[in-house]
Amino acid sequence: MNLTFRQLKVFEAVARHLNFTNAAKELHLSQPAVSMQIKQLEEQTNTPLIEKLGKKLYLTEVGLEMQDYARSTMQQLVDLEETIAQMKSMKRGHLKLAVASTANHFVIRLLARFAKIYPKISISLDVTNRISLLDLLEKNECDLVIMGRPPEGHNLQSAPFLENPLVVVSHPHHYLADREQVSLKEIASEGFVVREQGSGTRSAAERFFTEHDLEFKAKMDMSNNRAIKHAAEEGLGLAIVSLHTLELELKAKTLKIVNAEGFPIYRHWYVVQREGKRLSPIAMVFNDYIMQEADKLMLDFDLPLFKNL
Amino acid sequence: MNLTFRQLKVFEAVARHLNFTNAAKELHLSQPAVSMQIKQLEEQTNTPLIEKLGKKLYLTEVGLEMQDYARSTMQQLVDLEETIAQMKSMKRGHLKLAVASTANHFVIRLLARFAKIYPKISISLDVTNRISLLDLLEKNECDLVIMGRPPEGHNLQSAPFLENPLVVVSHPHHYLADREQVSLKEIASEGFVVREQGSGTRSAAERFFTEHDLEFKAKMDMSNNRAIKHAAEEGLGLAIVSLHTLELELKAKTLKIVNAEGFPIYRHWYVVQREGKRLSPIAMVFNDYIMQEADKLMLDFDLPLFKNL
DNA sequence: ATATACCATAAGTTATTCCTTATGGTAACA
DNA sequence: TGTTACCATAAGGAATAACTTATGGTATAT
Repeated sequence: MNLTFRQLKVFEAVARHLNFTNAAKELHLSQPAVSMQIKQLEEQTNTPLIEKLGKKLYLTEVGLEMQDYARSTMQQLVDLEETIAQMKSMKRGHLKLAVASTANHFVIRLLARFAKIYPKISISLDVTNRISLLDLLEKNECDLVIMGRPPEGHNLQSAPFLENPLVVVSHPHHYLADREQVSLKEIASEGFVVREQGSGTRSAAERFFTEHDLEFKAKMDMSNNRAIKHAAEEGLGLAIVSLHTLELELKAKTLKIVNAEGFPIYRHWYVVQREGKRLSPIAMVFNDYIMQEADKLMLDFDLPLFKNL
Repeated sequence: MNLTFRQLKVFEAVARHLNFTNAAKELHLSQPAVSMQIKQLEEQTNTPLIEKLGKKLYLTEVGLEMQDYARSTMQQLVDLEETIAQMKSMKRGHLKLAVASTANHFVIRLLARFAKIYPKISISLDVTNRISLLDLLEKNECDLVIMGRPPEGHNLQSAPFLENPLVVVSHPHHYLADREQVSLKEIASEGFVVREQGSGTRSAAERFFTEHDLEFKAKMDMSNNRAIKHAAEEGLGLAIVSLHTLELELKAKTLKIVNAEGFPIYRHWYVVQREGKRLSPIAMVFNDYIMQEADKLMLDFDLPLFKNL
C-alpha cells in the first residue's frame, strides 16, 4: 500500500463534504481530479471507501477508518510544522552545554540570565574535566563547550569571549595577604598548591614564571579546583586560580588575593565547538549572547575589579 | 510543507543507519537517490535534519523530531493496513442490523449463533417498527433490515429467507383451544385482537379472510405485538400472530395455538437492503448466512412443526 | 601521502503523477 | 418526462518525481 498525502488530503475533503464537487471547489480542482484521487486511494486499499446511494455519499466502514487516519496524519503534520517553527524561533528547543568545572560557577550565572530571555528552552549542562569535554565534542554530544584555551589539533573551533584573570590567593592570615605589593621574586619563593600536569591554569602559571626566569615551586598538586582552594584556605600554600571561581571564598573571607607583581595573569575563557558543526538556532544565539554580553554581565558579579579590566 | 511518504521512508532508514550508503542498500537504491530524498526533505522543512561531522552523521534536533514523526506516521500506516485487512477477513468490523419488533425474538437467536462464528465482529441491532425500518434504510444507517414483506417503491432489494407461519392463538381455556380442528367459519365468527391498520400481519389476515369470503372482525387493535399476545392471554379475544414470537408463551402455556382450518398462513421474513447498496463484507456474510441457514436453525427452536414445514 | 569510505552534485532518462476538458450515465425532483 | 445535480470515464498533455551513472570533494586512517 503506497498512499500519498495528496490522496489523503483529497479524501479528507470528500469525507467531510460527502460531495465530490464541493470538495473539488475547496481544493481548487476540477471534479474529475477528485474522482481520480479517490479512485486511486480505493485501488491502493483495494476496498471501497465511499459508497454512493442515490444522490448521497456515504463512507464505508473502511472509509471511516481512512478518515480517522487521514485526519490524524494531517494533524500530526501540522504539529510537526508547529514544532519545527517553534524550534526555529527558539520558543522551543534544547541547548546542550558542557563546561570545565572551573568555569561552572560563573557559567551558571550566565545561563540563569540567558534562560530568563528564552524561558521555553531547556538546557542541559555537563560539568566535567578537559578530557571529557573534548570527548563530548568529539562524539557530538553537546552543542558548545566552555573551557580555557582548547588544545590544538582536535578539529575544534574556538573563540575567546571573556578574560580569565588568574590571581594568587592565600590564607587570610598569610604573611603576604595584607601587603600592598608583593614582588614576583617573593611570590616565587613560596610553595604552591596547583592542579595536575596538563591543567590549563597550571601551565599558564608555569609559563608565566619561566618567562620571568623564575622557578615555579609546586608543593602539592590536586586534580580539583575546589580542593586547591581548600588547601590554600588551610594554609598549605599559595594557589593560583581563576578569579571567577573565588566569589564565595572572598565573600566569606576564607581566602585573600595576594597583590602579587604581574598578576593577575590574563588568560581567556573560550566557547568551543567542533569544526564544521552547524549550530542549532538556539546554540547560535547562546554563542552570540555570551560573546557580546559576558563582559558586561561579569560586572554584576561580586568580584574585585582590576584596573585594566 | 509538502512531504511525501517516500521522503519519510528514506529519511527513517538514514536516521536508523546514520549512513546514506547503507540506507541505500536497504532500500535497494543508489546512494545519490537517498541523498536527493534527504535533500528534498530538508528543503521542505527548510532546516537541516542531518549533519555530517567528519565521517559520522548525526541527527539535528529537528532531525530527531522528524524521525519521531516518520516512525509514528509509518506505524500508523501499518496499523491502518492491519485494520483494513482485519475488516476484510471479518476479524473485525461492525454489522448494523434493524429488525421489526415482531422478528426480534428469533433474530436474536440467529444472531447469537452468528456471533459465535465471528466473535470479533461487533453488532448493533435496532428493534423498531416498519416505518422506522424504512427510514433507517433510507438514511443508510443500517446494513440490513429483517422484516415482513417490504412495501414496493422504496428502492429496496429484498429476499425472503424464512417462512413465517401465522397462527391463531387463544387463552388456554378458550373453548376452541383444545379442539382438534376448528372450521374457518367458526374462527371467523370470533372477535380478534389485531395490530393497527397497515401492519403486515393484519393485512395478511384480512386478505386471507377476504379470499375465503369471510369477514374479519377486529375487536380491538393495538400497535404492539406483545400487547396483542397479552390481550389474548387475558381472554380478550383470539389473535393472529407469527409463530416465531410465541416460543415463550407456548412454553409457559399462557397461550394455545388453535387448530384453525387453513392455518398457519404462510408469509415470509425478508432480508432487506437499499437498492444499490454495496454490503460490507460482514454484512454480505450475514446475508448469506441467514439465507442458507435460517431454515435449519429454526428447527432447533422449541416451536411446533406443522406438517408442511 | 595515499588509499579508503562516504556524501554531494550533475546530467540525462523514464515513468508517473496530476490535472485539464469533454462527455456520458444515473438518481432525484418537479 | 424533462431537468438538474452529480459522479465516472476517456483522452491528452504538462510537470515533475525518481532513478540511474559518472564524477567530484572531503575526512579518516594507514
